[in-house]
Amino acid sequence: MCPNLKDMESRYNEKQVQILAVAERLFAEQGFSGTSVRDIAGAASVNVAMISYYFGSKEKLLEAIFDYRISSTAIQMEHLLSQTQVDPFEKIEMLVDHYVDKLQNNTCFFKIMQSEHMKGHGNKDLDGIIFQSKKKNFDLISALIAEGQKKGLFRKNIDVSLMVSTLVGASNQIYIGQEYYKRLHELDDMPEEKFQQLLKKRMRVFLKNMFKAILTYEL
Amino acid sequence: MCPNLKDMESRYNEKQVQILAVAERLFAEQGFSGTSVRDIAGAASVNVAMISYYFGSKEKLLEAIFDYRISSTAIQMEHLLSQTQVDPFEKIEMLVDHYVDKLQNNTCFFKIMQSEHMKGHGNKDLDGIIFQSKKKNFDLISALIAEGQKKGLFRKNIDVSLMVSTLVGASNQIYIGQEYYKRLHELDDMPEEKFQQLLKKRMRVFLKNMFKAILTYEL
DNA sequence: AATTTTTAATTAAACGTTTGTTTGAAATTT
DNA sequence: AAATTTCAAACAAACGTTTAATTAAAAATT
Repeated sequence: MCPNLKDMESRYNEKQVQILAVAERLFAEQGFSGTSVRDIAGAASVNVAMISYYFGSKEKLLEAIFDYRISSTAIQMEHLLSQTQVDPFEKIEMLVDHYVDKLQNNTCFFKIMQSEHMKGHGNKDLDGIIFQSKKKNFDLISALIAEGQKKGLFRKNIDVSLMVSTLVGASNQIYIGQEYYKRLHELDDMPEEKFQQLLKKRMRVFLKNMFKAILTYEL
Repeated sequence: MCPNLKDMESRYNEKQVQILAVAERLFAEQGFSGTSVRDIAGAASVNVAMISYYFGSKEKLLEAIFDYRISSTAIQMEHLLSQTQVDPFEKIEMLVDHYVDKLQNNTCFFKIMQSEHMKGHGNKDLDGIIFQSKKKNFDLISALIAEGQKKGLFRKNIDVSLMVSTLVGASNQIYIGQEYYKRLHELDDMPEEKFQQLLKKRMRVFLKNMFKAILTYEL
């Protein structure tokens, strides 16, 4: 369901990709500590020793997942927001669409990211990678907000950190809790694909309206 | 830092409380699977066997934490929103204040809850407890929204699920990522207590404005 | 083109730790 | 005297990682 193998084929060979993809899914489902290297090896149909052989250790396997996933998204974001001809409101919409897409296509990785984020003071390398990623997003969105403010479209005194946390936190919470959404709205009978479309559409509308409201609402 | 022992003293004896409090902190910091019963026993200064003796198993220890924490918050929420003389806008503010307080005083438990929430299909008992809690909150807030709509204060077509997820997700994300907030805003030198006050205040203002905006903004 | 040499991939088995839990005796409280 | 609490020790199972032997692939030499 979760891992989009294609994205990983550039750097790693077939077996490595299989390991990475399976590990990503299992780490998301069971947590890092809750997943054994034998679980991964079994699900990926490779020998246990191959994980050490290819990635050095379980820890470094996690880092390999992070390393790739993060670097691939940073570029897209930058490209997205650097288009000077698009007006700030439209950029906000693009931002939301892009984030929701990413979330839907990389649910497993987002879960892992959230987990590692919560643990904190664990792997120092990962903390560095995550902070750097957050900083970049913060700077890009700060620039976008500033642009909107200069053009008199957005209100003053916007706390960008809180705004980004809201986008990330709200989206993740909705998406991670989609089973609850189903049950609360009695949508269990709906085909999975239809439901995904519905959820995505509603999330987009909701988040876009929310940000427009936050950015223009006067106290 | 995290566990407020007092709340637990009613049901459990001194040693049990110590175990529960320590376990809550360690589960939050390292995850459930990442924490061993020996870690807990060591940090709580009791023998390893005491955990099985008192709680049956590591799994049931987690359930004991959940069982208490959830039942204690549900009542407060109900009491908070049932006051009929308070107007809907004010109730939203009370809701936000209450949630931010809870989050600050029970950070560890919220982290654990988020972790277990993400894993999904794990412990069936826990899944049931969590869903029941979410359902209750959903119903209470739905009633509040309906009341505001009836009085013509809130706009129509509000997706309460998405709204609740936004409150929970955004708050958690901000609070869990407070170290990033510090670093991004260069507030590392500020005394911890001052920073906590600052963050809490900003969160409250931000969330209140956000919900007012969401609830009144017309497309 | 065939053969040898070198490198890489794969394996089952074993390594020493750590895991959650249980035991049965000793200490403490009731 | 009876019931509860505490403890060091032991349990098998699972953990991440390494080893040394074997197979497969690639490169080099004849």
